[in-house]
Amino acid sequence: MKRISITDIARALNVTPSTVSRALNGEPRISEKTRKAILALAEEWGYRPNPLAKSLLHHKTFTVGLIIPEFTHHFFNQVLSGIESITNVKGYHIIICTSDNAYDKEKKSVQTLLDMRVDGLLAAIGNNINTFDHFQEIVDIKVPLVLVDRICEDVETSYVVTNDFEGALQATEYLIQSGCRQIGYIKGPTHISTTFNRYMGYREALKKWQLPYQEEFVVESNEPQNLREKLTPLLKNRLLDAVFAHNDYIAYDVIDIIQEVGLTVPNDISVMGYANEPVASYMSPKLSTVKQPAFEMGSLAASILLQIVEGHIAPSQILSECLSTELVIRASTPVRS
Amino acid sequence: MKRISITDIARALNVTPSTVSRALNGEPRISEKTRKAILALAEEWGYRPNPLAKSLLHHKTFTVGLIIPEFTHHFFNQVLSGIESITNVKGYHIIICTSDNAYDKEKKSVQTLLDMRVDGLLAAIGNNINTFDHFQEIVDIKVPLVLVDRICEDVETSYVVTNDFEGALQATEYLIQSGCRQIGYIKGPTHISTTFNRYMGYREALKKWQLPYQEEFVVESNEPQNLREKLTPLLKNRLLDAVFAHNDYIAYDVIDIIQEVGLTVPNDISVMGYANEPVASYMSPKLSTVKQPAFEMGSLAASILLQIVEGHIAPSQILSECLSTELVIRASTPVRS
DNA sequence: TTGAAAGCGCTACCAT
DNA sequence: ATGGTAGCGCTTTCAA
Repeated sequence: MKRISITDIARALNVTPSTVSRALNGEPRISEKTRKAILALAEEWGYRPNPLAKSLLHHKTFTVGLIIPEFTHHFFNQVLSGIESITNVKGYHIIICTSDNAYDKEKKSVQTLLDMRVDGLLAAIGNNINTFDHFQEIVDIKVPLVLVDRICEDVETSYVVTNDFEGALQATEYLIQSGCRQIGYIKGPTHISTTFNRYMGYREALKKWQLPYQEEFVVESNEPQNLREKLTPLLKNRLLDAVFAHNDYIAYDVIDIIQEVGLTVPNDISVMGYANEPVASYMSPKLSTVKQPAFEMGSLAASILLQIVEGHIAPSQILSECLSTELVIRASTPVRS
Repeated sequence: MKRISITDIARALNVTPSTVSRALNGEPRISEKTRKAILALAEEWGYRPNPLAKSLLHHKTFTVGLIIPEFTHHFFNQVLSGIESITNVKGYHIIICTSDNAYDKEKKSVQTLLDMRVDGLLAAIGNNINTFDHFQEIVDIKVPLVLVDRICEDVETSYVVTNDFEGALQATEYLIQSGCRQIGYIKGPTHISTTFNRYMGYREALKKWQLPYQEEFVVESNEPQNLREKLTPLLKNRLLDAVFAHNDYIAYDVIDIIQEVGLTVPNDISVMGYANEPVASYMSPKLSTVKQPAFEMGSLAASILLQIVEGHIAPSQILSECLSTELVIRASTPVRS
C-alpha cells in the first residue's frame, strides 16, 4: 500500500514539491488559489507527512528512549505513566526497552536506542547493576539523559529521585513515636543508593531518639530463605516490637514469617513497608508505608529531559530533583500504649 | 555531536560511499584490502548505521506500535512483557501509546503510530470503546494488526484472546462442586466481548448442573456505589452462598461489602475472582481465581504480528488464537460439606 | 573491484 | 508566488 507523498501531489497539480511543502506548512508566500488546490488534494488523498524524511533532514526524531528493569513492579509503571503524560502532550514518542536487571541487556538497550537516534533517554537503572560505562557513553556523546530513582555517583547527569533518607527517617520516627523501641530493619539490594539512604534514615531516627543501634536487628534480604532464617530467631525470642522493611513486598514476606512464628500483626508487632505498592493496601492488615510520588517522578523526569532536548536548558547543566515522600499510616502500625 | 556517516568514511579513505556500504554489509566483491581499511576506520570512529535512512529507503522501520488502555493493570503489563520478549529477539522496537480508555485518545494514537510508519500494530482495545472505525482504517490500508483480549466482531483481523466462556464455566462449576447453590454474579463493563463471554459461561454452568438462573443474583458493576446497593440486600437476606466476580478487583470490593454486612469469607460465603491479578494472592483470604495466560497472549500476539510483517503469512489471512485459562484455587472457595 | 548516479520524502536556499 | 537544486544517510542499479 504505497503512501502518497508530496511529489505525488506536486505532479498531479503541475507544481513542484517545494510549493506543495510550502502550502502544507502554511507559508505565506503562496497564492490562495494553489494553496487551496494543494490542501484540498492532500485532504482528499489522505496525505500524511513522513516523519522519517523529516527526521533524516533535521536530525531530530521526536522520540525518547526509556529503559526500565521490568514491567511487573507497579512503581515503574507509575513512572512510565508519568512520563507518558508529558511526552504525549509535547508530541514525543516513547520507545521502550527492558533491562531485566541484567547489565548486558541494559547496555544493549542503550546502544539500540542511541542507534535509533532518540532525542533523549530516560532510564531507571537496574538493581544489581554496578557498572555504568554504558550510561557514561550517553553523557559523553552529549545525548540528553535523565536517570530516575537510583543515583550513580559516577555518571554526571540529571537525576530525579525521592528523598529516601528522609522517608525512612520519618517512617522510623513514626514507629518510635507509636511506642516501638526494638525496631528491626530489612535491607534492600546491596550497593544501591536507595538501599543505603533508607538504611541511613533508619539509623538517623534511632540516633535522634537515642535508641541504641543493634546490628543484629538488621537483616539482609538478598535471599528470601536468608531472610526467614535470620528473622525467625529474633521473632521467637521476642526481641522485636516492630520491623521496617526496605519495600512493601519484603514487608509482605515479613508478615508471613511473623505469622509462621505464631505472632500476629499488628497485635504483637508493627510492620512498616516502603513504596506504597498496591499490595500494601490489599493485604490485611493493611500496610503502613512510605508513599513515593512515582507518577510525579516520571513526569518531572520527562519534562526535564524535554527541556534539555528542546534547548531550554544548556545540555551541560545538571538539573536534579529530589522529591519528598509521604507517610501513609494504615493498620499495621498501631499506636501502642 | 555529529554522528559519523558512511560518506565521512568514504572521504577519508578516498573511496565512494557505495564501496563503504558494500564493505560494511559484507558484500563479497570487495578487495580484502579496502574492506579491512573500511572496517577498521568504522570501528575506530564508532560508526553506527542510521536506521532512519534505511527506513526511508526500504519502507520498513522495524518498529511495532502498541496501544493499551493504561499502565496500572497488571494484566496489560504482563501482555507488554510477553510482547517485548518476542520483539526484542526479532530486532523490532516498541512504540507505546495509551488510550486512557478514551475513544479520542485511542484514535489519535492509531493515527500517530500509522504516521510513524510502524511495520505493524498491536492493541488492547479500551473497555468503554464501542466505535472501531480507527481500527478498521488500519485494516483498510493493509497495515498488519493484531488485537488482544477483546474481540470486535466488526473488525476483521487477527486476534489473540482467552477462552472467557470456558474459564467462567469452569470457575462456576467449581463453586457448584464445592457445594454452593446460590451463586451471585457480578458483571463487567457493558458491551464487551469478555463481559458477555464470562457471563454466558456462568449461565452455562448453572444450566449444566440444573440450577435455576435467577436474574436478581446478577449485578452490574458499572458504578461501585451501585454494586454495594444491589449486593447488600442479597447478602443481608442470606440469599447467596457464593459470588463470582468479573475480575479480581471487583472480587476484592465484594469481600469488603460482605464484611460490612457482618459476614465472613470464606466461612459464610465463597468468592471467586477472575484474571489472577497480584491482588488475588495478597488479600486474605487469598482469592480463588481464573488465571489468564497474559504473558503468552502478548508473546503470541507479537509473534503472529511479526510473521505477517515479515511476509510469512499472507496479510489477508486471519490468524486468531484462543488460549485456555487455568483455575487457581485458594482460600476463598472452600469445599462445603 | 570500484565509481557514478538516482532516489527514498522532505525542506531550505537561491533564483526568477 | 513559484521553480530548481542540493542534501539528510543509505542502497542499488548500471557502467567501467
